[in-house]
Amino acid sequence: MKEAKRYTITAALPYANGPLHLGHIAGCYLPADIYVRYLKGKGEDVAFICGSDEHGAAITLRAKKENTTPQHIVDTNHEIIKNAFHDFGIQFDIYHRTSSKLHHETASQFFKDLNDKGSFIQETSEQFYDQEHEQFLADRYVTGTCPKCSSEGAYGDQCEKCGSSLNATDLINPKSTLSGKTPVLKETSHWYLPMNKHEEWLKEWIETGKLNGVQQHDPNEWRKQVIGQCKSWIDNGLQPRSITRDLDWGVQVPVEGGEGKVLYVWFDAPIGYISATKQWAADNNKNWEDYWKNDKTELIHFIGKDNIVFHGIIFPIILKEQGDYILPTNVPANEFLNLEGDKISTSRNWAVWLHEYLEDFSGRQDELRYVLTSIAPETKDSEFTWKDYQARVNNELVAILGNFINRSVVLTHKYYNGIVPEPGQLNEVDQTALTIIETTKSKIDKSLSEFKFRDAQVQAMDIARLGNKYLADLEPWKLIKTDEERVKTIMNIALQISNALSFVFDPFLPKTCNKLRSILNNNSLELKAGHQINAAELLFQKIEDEAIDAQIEKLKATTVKQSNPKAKPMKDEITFDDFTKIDIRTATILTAEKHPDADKLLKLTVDTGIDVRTVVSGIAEHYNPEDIIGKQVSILMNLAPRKIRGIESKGMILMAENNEGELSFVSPEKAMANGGEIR
RNA sequence: GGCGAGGUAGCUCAGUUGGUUAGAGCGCCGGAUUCAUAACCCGGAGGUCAGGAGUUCAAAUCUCCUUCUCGCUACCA
Repeated sequence: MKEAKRYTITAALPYANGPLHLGHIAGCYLPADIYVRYLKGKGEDVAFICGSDEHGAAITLRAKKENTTPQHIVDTNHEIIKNAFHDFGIQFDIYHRTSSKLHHETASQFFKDLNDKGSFIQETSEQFYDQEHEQFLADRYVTGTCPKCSSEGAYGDQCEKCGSSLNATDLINPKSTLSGKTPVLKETSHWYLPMNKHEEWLKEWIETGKLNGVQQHDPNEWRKQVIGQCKSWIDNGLQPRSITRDLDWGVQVPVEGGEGKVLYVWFDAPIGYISATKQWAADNNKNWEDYWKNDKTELIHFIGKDNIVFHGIIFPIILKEQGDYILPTNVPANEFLNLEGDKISTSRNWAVWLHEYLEDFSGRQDELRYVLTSIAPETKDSEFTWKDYQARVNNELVAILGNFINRSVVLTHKYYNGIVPEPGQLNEVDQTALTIIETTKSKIDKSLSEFKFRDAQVQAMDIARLGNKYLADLEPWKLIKTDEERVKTIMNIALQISNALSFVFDPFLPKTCNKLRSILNNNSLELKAGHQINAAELLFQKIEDEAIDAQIEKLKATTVKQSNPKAKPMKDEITFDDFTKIDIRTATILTAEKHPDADKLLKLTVDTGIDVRTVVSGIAEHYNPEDIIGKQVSILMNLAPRKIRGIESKGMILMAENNEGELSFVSPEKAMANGGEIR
């Protein structure tokens, strides 16, 4: 392993299209911040890099909807996010943005360099094109019926209702969001990163940590899920991946034929780490290349699990292909944080937003930091509940840590007017306490270096537990009546423990530690006898039931009025005219068989009253073919025909779905003539 | 369907290369105490380590099967 001279620590660039929630913080930014504070506490040379990811079709689309400019959207969100980070105590060395001139220049040059080297391939494909607006439509600009969950209003890259990622050409009944018209397919040319060419070295690098035979990192230090997912991708064979898009908001493709095209997020966003580093270096009289091109530098990416492939495969390819850059020595990805028994969902507003927490619990950022670290999803998905938050704050921060500090400081004022007493001869108990502090400190150090933040924090709290036990065992408040000299030693040790706490908790609870150091009136690892400390002040306040109930209430407010809380929100209003375009009829299933090349599909022939046609339907997991022959169902007649796994399907059988994803036919309650309209 | 990660006490989670009686914190019950924010301290109850089979002197740990959760991926209503 290399000996690190400096560290480049990145945290995933938040998308400037909305605020941050607790899942983002627990999964990425908080562990990154703790790690950085830990390194800086050791005097290491660290660049902590983050910034807003401000490009992409979602932002232009939203700008259009809100009748404003993309720049305005990203300016607003950039400020909100940046401020929330700052208020929460996430201390980036720079929080940059990808809409900056420097980033555009950097990303552009990067692309040019790789293009000159022949690192890309160019391919022509068919994309949707809006004839009225005379432009290609990014995936995000096409909406239609989701082919997976059949909800309308799905975007060309993703359906927000069911969360599946899509290709625009998969959408049923696609519509341009610019003109509202049906787009046409037209040829366009794009640049691709041929990831397939990089399989060999990637595999070795992921599995052994070696690059060109040189050990770069120890794979045993990488989290299982990171290596697992990367290997899974590599073993399944990598495909060329498009790195440009037809769009006008982003970094222009800087080579011939690039007009009207921008770099896609895969390429654009991670280079944002580099351009941010450049800006930081310029502002601080540093050389940015030391942080990206020097093999004595450790590059570490903090991300959530949705970003693993991106940082474990795609970005390393780009970096290696460029030639001078180092590869990450670790990608400590976290799993997901659930909330009150359910997945966090922005569209359902099932989330605790950071900026709202900071308003509702003003001055209590360390309480949240502590709880989120306690339940950090380091090895598996974990869960945040408000009751648990309250319990951890009250039973651990208040009762163990805050209480120990308070009783030590109060006793010091009571017995010695706030002056640290001179210790006498230390006996075994005192020595043991001091020794345990030292060994615990090194354990914490080790855990942090291995990205085990939850573990490290527990050990830090153990020092406070030790302090409480030390006082309880030795009972200075009794001894003061019989052995004043001994009490001086005891109180000195108690204050030494307090002082140690102000340092071991620093990466986790920075604000509290500042307060503690100011109470102790000391900013040194050593706390000398004769030193005057300040008046006692409570480090934490209890969280009352009312505050917690209010949060739970707030969270559930959006769903409480619905008989089915999981039901999707109503779609946008349509006119009767819109409705009459849809032709739904009663039809009877004549034949049904399993689709030969698919698990979930049945191939049906149905009598629609006006014809007999083939329909492919994804119901194989819910109905046996032989059971549904003769069944009367509802069919969407005038849906554009589409080949589904090799068989042309004309129309769509309508199904009702429950929360568990079970499907049921929508059938007339008594036999009706085939071809009868449903309206 | 393929692949990956998981399933350990009521809750949140640890369990190194298989090795005595499976751990911690919180919660619960009991005790002790009063310097301290009814806090702290001590003790106790509570687990068929998802289920089954196998390898072994020995399995939470290794192998296989089943099952459930999450993610990626693939044909999808």
